Amino acid sequence: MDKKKKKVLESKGYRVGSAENFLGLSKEESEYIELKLALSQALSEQRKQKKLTQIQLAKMLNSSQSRVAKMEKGDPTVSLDLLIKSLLAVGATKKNIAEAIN
Amino acid sequence: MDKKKKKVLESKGYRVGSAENFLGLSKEESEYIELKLALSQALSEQRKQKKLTQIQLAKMLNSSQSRVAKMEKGDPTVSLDLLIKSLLAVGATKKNIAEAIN
DNA sequence: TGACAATATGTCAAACTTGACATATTTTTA
DNA sequence: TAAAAATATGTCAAGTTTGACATATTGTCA
Repeated sequence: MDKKKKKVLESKGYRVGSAENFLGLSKEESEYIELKLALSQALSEQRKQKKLTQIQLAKMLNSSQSRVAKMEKGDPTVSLDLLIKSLLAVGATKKNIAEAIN
Repeated sequence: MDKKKKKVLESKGYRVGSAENFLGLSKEESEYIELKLALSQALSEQRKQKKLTQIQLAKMLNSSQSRVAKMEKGDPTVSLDLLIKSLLAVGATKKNIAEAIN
């Protein structure tokens, strides 16, 4: 795969497997990352729509500002579970989530 | 909330919070569980559609039969990450996933 | 039926994710 | 501008999820 692209992802903390095709990540890897970024974005948008700061959102989620920042950045230490629970907590519906994913 | 319902969920290993309304789980809790079960079902269906046993699927995922069984049952020790990575690995598209969620 | 295959359940050490904290960087506002 | 507010980044102990294994239960079919 593209060495540069791989380095960028690895520098962000992603572990990139070895079975990827030469244009980039394996289909599954890239779909997974895309999906995660889509949810990150959705969370960021929902928060802004509700005029909340990361600190305010963190309190609603019993979490911390730093973790909210990581969620919105799609940090590799953030799970889909956390993203989805957060989206639901902030008022997003299953429909919203399904739309974000597509 | 309904004591019986709560016991059933807790017996399955779910930790049920205390801020729920009296008809059931909080909206977020139940939406999260619904969503997870929907993905579990989707994985089970994809596997059967492809005529795979849990052992065969487990090999494709570098996992084990017992974990596949837990995935398909929506066991609380199974993360959305694992479910979604598995769905992608078995050939489901983002579209499939979005549809399963709704 | 009985035996064989498939699926389910319980447990655990290793790996991963978490909120929290400290601190850095960026953005907003007076 | 400079100070304040908001967001980002690094680290870590505690909590959660993982594949693997053993074993139990359920399904299939001769």
